[in-house]
Amino acid sequence: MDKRYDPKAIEDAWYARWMERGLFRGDPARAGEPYAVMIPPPNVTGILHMGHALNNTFQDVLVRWRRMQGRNAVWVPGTDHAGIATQNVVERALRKEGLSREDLGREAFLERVWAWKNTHGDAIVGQLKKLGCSCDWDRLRFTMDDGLSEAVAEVFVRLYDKGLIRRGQYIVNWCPRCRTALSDEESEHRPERGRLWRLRYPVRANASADEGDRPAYVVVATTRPETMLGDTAVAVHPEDERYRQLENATLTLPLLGRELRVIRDDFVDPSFGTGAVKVTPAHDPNDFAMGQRHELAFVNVMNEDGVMNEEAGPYAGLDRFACRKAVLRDLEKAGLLEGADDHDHAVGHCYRCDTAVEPRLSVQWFVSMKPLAEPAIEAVKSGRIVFTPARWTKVYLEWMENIRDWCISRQIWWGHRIPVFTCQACAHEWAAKTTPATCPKCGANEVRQEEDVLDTWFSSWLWPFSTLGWPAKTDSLERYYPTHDLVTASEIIFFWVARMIMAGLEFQGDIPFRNVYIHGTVRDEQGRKMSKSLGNVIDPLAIIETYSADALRFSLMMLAATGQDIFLSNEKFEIGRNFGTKLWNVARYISLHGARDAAAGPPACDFDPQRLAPDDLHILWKLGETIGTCTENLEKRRFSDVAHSLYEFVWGQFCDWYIEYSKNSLYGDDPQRKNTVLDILHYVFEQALRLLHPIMPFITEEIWHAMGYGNADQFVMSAPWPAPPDQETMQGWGMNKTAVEYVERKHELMRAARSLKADYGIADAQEADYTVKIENTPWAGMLEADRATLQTGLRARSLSFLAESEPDPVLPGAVVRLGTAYLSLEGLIDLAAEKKRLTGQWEKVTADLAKTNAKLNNIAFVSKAKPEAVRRQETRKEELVARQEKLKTILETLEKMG
RNA sequence: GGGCGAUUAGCUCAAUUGGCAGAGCGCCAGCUUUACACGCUGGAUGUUACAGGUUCAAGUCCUGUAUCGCCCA
Repeated sequence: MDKRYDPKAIEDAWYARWMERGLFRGDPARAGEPYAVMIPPPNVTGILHMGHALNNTFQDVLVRWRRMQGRNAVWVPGTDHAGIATQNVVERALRKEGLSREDLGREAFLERVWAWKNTHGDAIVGQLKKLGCSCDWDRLRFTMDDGLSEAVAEVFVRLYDKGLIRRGQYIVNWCPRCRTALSDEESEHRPERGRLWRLRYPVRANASADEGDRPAYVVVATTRPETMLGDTAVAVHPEDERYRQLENATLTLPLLGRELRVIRDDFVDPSFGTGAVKVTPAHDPNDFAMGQRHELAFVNVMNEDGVMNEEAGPYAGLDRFACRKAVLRDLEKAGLLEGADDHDHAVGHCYRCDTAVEPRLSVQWFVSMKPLAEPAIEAVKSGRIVFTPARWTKVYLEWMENIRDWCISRQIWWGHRIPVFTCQACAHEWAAKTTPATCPKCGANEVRQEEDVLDTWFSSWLWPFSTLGWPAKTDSLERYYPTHDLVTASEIIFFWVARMIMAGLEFQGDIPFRNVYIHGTVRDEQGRKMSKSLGNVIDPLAIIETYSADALRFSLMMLAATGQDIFLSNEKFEIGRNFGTKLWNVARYISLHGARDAAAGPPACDFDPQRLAPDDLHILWKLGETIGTCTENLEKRRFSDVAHSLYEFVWGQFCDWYIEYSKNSLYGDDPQRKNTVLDILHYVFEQALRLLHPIMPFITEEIWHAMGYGNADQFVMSAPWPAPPDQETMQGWGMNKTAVEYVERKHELMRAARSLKADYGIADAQEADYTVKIENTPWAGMLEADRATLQTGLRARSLSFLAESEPDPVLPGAVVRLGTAYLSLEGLIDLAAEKKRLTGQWEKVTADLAKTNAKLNNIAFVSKAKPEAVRRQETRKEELVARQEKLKTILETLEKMG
């Protein structure tokens, strides 16, 4: 093996081999309990960012793990057509040529978009491969491909025929830049520093009575003064006495002179502002509702591009923000602007282009969501679908229980055109999956299709079954639906997760997935979201280039505490890189001492109990524990715990202790011992590689082959997921808790002895003489038997054991459970310093003992605490007493010395 | 305005059922040790945001306060 690990040389090669062997393929005909994951389809315009890297690493870990468990696993990949975003990209390119989409016309424009999609579109697919994603690429789907388009049409027609889709005039979120309606979810609210202007609306002279009491004007407050041009009323609360005298009065709309009614409506909050509000039914959702209740006129003053129209009178042709300035200026001139206050308020922004959304009256298509929501609520409440972390359940239910109709029409060209047709002859309207030549009612051949297209999410919500061939009843659909895990970020619970659940239940008659894992957002070191405009993005491909895909994946898994946002910097990826290097060097060390023949198959675990030393048993025990916790934590989706326990096992146990321990045998001259240790090294390491494979697929595959754990036709990727050793196997090894516990205590002794060395300023590499006083316990014999490895591990020139007495002359000592380790420093010992050091320890022990005693003497504790907790305190007390006694002995000896 | 989350070592975060507060990075000291300096050995670092409460026992449960973040209106 090369001295240095070069990921670039091997990652692409292994990926190609896995592909070549069809290892990612999900075959419905194959045996095994199915396991299916659907990728959250990235935008076809997208390039891989750190959020994708995180999201897809989770999925790949799950899929690879389940595949190793023998499940019939499939991970279906694909992209979505991202209507507005993609259209924007192509329009921007056109603009550089001085063209608009209207110049090209619908058909030619769509050709351009497809051409763009085919050349640049699937960049992200190649990037997912770089990351190591084991998707079944034969199943790659696109929301605009034929099959998925058919599913969209089928669903639309079904909902239309059921009466759940309707067209209507409503206030929608309008993006004046994209010139389309947006759903509520696509309008992102953000607090903005604004002004609340107070406008004076003059009261009209009127023939009726009480004119003398009437004020000259009513003051209304607004954050969007330009909308006053569309006002058709002023509203006050029905019980607001301040405005009693305005009964039957009318007002004059400043600047335009329109006559305004004064209406009384519960909606008005009398405590806000002056208690009187202007009503603009065509430009505000609440005003729209009032407009309907009071039969007001709906005056739309704005064009679709945010420029004022002829209804705005003299302001026609001005952009909405220029109009705002002009209106304020003119009101001021007329003495009708009373004042303004600073006012923070939430403003909707287009989630695609960030333009401030304009609430605007227009005709759109809507889906009635309430009937769809009911079974979807039930599916989560009953626990058939489980959210992890659980708190998202509440967020989901909250939204579902207050669900509003979904605006699905978009005034763009790139997308699924709404399959609704109108007969020009008889005005019959119907929905159909394919374009009809004639009207089914009157037979006329003048049929016109709707111009608008559907919201992209109207195709994504079908993803879990449309990708499997729905509406056809395919084998894949039969086998893999419902799928198992959906992995996504919280941002799209409403957009996507909730809607998929509704669609799955409505159209496929079953939930789309069983578990929803919601992970956090990737942020920079300061906790800011990564964005191009902030310039704080970390490009996963650059990280792969510098550190390797495995390093990227492992680091992300280490850092990704369940559901928490993760804070990244370039340096964080050193965790994974360093760990990869460590693995590589372990492999080199082991293979240096004994390469394996791939023909022999993976290392077996049929060890001869006669030949196993406590350290062998200890590492086997730790391996079993690690297998158990990894499996359990994968089941609980505690990814960072999986990574942490593997890191701790490989580095903290295997490398720091067992490898070090093995050197004595491997460099020694007992061939039998050498073989046993090699067998253990290979067995444990091979198992560890399997456990690591889902997180670090490339390096594990490379090492697995380099070590000779399999031939060219075998892969760690396809190796069975390890199971903790069963009772029988453990008995076969002669596994016993005494040996395991002994090794733990031996490590404690070694650490204390080394620490002693450091305390006395002796370099670790410098050899020293040790004396160990062993307590007369079952461990004593084991320790004697371990003399050689202990001596190596401590870099001891000599090591002597004492049973009864303390060493003479007095030496610096360290007290541990196995006994006391003494560093032989004749003549060099500083009595005063040593006395002080040990007295400090004695005081600490005495204080701890006092605390423990206090607990045990507390009747309430002994009677009420769990017996287990009491027993733990008793054990602790015994240990503390023993330690205290040992310290006392040394201190007494020191005392005698001087 | 309503809801959710966070607040633990210098930084980023763990701590499962309430039972001795841990890891990585950084820091300090030492080390060309026969796999690895992307390493090894040792070390220092805590009023668990604050104020109460429940409990034999609270980082963990309850109430309130403060600060930050997110979602919804």
